[in-house]
Amino acid sequence: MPDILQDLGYLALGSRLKRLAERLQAEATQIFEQNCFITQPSHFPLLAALDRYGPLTVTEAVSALGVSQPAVTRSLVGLVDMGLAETTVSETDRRQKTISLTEAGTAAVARMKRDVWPHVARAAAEMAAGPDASLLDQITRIEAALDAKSLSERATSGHALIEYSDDLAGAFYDINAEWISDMFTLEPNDIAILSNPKELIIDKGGTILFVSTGGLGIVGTCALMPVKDGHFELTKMGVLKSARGRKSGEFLLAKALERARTMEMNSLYLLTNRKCAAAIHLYEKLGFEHDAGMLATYGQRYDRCDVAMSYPLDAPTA
Amino acid sequence: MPDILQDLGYLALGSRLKRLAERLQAEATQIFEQNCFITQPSHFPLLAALDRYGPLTVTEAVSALGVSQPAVTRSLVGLVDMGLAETTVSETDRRQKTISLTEAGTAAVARMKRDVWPHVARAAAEMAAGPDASLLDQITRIEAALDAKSLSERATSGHALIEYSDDLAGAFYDINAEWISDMFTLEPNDIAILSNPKELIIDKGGTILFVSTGGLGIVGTCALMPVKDGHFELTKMGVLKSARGRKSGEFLLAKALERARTMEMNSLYLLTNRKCAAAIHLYEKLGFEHDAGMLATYGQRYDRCDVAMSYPLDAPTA
DNA sequence: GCACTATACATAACATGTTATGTATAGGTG
DNA sequence: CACCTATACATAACATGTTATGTATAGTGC
Repeated sequence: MPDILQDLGYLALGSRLKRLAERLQAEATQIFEQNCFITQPSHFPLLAALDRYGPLTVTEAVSALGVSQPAVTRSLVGLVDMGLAETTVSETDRRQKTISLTEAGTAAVARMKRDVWPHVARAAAEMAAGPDASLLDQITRIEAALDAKSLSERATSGHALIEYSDDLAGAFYDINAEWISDMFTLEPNDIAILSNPKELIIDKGGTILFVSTGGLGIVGTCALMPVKDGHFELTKMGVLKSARGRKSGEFLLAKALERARTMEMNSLYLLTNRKCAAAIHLYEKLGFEHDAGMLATYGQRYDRCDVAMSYPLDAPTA
Repeated sequence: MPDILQDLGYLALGSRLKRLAERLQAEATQIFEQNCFITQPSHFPLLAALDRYGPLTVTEAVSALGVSQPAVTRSLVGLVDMGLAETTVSETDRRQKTISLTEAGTAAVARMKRDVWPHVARAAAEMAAGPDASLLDQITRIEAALDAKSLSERATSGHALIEYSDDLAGAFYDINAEWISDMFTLEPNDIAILSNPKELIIDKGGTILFVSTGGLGIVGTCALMPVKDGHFELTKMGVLKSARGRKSGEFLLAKALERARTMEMNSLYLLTNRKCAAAIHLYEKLGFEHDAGMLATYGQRYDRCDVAMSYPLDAPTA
C-alpha cells in the first residue's frame, strides 16, 4: 500500500507531522525506560525548563513550554508525584505557585543531562541531518508564519489552482457560457468544446485549469487546447461575474502560462474580440502580443473573433 | 519567557514536532468547521485514502495511513456514524471488512476536494515554503532514517561530545588519574590542574571536553589549556581503560581540534612520553607533528615528558 | 479432522494533547 | 469598603494517538 499522507503532500502536513511526532515520542519513551527514568516523555519539557531557567510559576512554565496551562499542570502533578519537583505558594500573591526541582529532581536532571540527553540530541541531529538547511530552522519559520497568520486565514484568502477532473466539466461549461452569452452568442464551436472538454482538450494532450478562491469555490477556468502540429490555443478562459475584481483571472492566466512553458509546444495563441478590453489588457500585461498572422490563420474559428495574440514562448520568462 | 523547546534544539525535536502538529490539527479543526464538515480532522486521512485508493480493508487502510489499527477502527466508526462510509464483510474471508464510501461520503469528499483541500494545500505549502529544500522531503527523509535505525538505537551507539560543567570535575580527575598513575606517577602539576580545572583552565579561557558513549556515560576527557600569550597545551586527555577500543579517543581528539581551530590561538602543542605509543600514533594520525622546539620550551612541565608535538593550526583543515 | 497458530478486526485502558469551566485571590472603582 | 473584573491555577470532558488483549475465523501440521 502506498502512503496516503505522503501522497497528499502539503494537504496532509498536519497529519504527517503528528504521525512523525507520535513516533518520536514512542522512541523517547523507550529511551527513558532504558535509562530507568521517568516513564512519560511528556514530563521532559517541564524538567528541562526548570533545569535551564530555574524555579518557575505555572504561568511562566506555560509560556516557556508553549503548551496549554492544563498540560503544564498535569506534568507538574506527575513530577511532584515522583518527588522530582515541589511547589511553594508565592508570598506576595497567593494564587501563584512556584515550581522548583527537589534535590532528587536536580540529581535526576543532572544524570540525564550527563548520560542521556547528549546522546538523544546527537541521534536526533544525525537523523534529521540533510544536505539542506536545518529542520529546526524550518520548524521555527513555520511557527513564526503561523503566529503571523493562521492556516485557516491563509486557506480562506487567495487563489488555488485546480486541475481538470470530470466532475468539473459542468463548471467549465457554466463559467464560459456565462460570459460568452453575456457579451456575444454561444457558437456551435463553443458548445462542442464546452460539452466535450475531455475528448476535445484533455485526451488530445491539452490542459484545463480552474481557479478556486477560499470562500467562493471554483470561480474561473482556462484551457490550453492543442489545435495541430504542436500549436496550442489558449481558450475558454473566464471568471464568474460574481467573483470579478479579485485578480482571479490574472492568477489563472499566470498559472496557465507557467504550465504552457513546461509543455512541448510550437506556438501558443489566443483569439478574442476588441470588446473584451479588460481581457486584452490582461493578456498584454502577462506577455501576449498582437499577431495579425495568427488572426489570418485561425481567426475563422469564431464569428466573434477580430483579435489574435500570441505568446512568445522562447522569451525570457522574467 | 524564552521557548525551552527551541532552546533545546534537537534534544526536543519530538516535543517540538508534537507541539507544531497539535497546532496544525487545531487549525484543521477550525477549517473543517468553517466548511460545515466533519468535526474531527482525524477522519481526514481515512477519507482521503478511500477517495484515492478506492475501497480498502481495515488492514490495507492501516498500511496506507501508517497509524495503528485501533486508530483506523476508530476513524472508521466515526465515518460510519456520520453515514460517510460503510463496511461489507468479505465473502472469501469473513474476518475481513471492506470499507467503502457511501454516496454521501463520495459527495462530501468531492465537495471538499473541490472547495477546501486545494486551499488548505496551498496555504500549508505557502506557510512551509522557504528558501531551502522542501519540508516534506525532510520529513520523508526522517521517516526513512527512522525505518532504517530507531532513535534509541542511534542514541545508544556512537559518541557524544559534552562540554565542561562543574559536576564533571570529578570525572575529569578520575579519568586522568587512572591512566597517569597507571603508567607514570601523578605529579604535583597534574594534581593541581586536575583538582582545579575551573580556575586553571576554564576561567583562563581554556576548554575541557568530554566524550560520552550511549551505554557507558562519560568515558573520556581532554583539555585545551592556555599557557601564555595565546599558546595552548592540549593536555589531560584520557579514556577510561574499561571503555577503550571504541575509538572514543579519536572522536574526542577530532572534536577538540575542531574546537581549537575556532579559537583564537597562536599555537597548540602537547607533551607526552615515548611509552604512550598508541596515543602518539593517534596524534600523528590527526595531524600533530613532532616538535623539538616545543619540547625545549615546555618539556620541563612534567617529569615524564620526553616528546612534544604541535598542531599546524594554519594548515588546510581537510 | 483436530488442535495449534496466525490473522483480522474490536475493545479496553491509558498517554497526552486540547477547550471549557470552576475556584480562589488580586486589584480597581463606585 | 463592597463589588466587579481579571488572573492563577485546578478540574472536567473530550480528541486522538498508543499498547495490550479479546474474539472470530483461516490456515497448517500431525
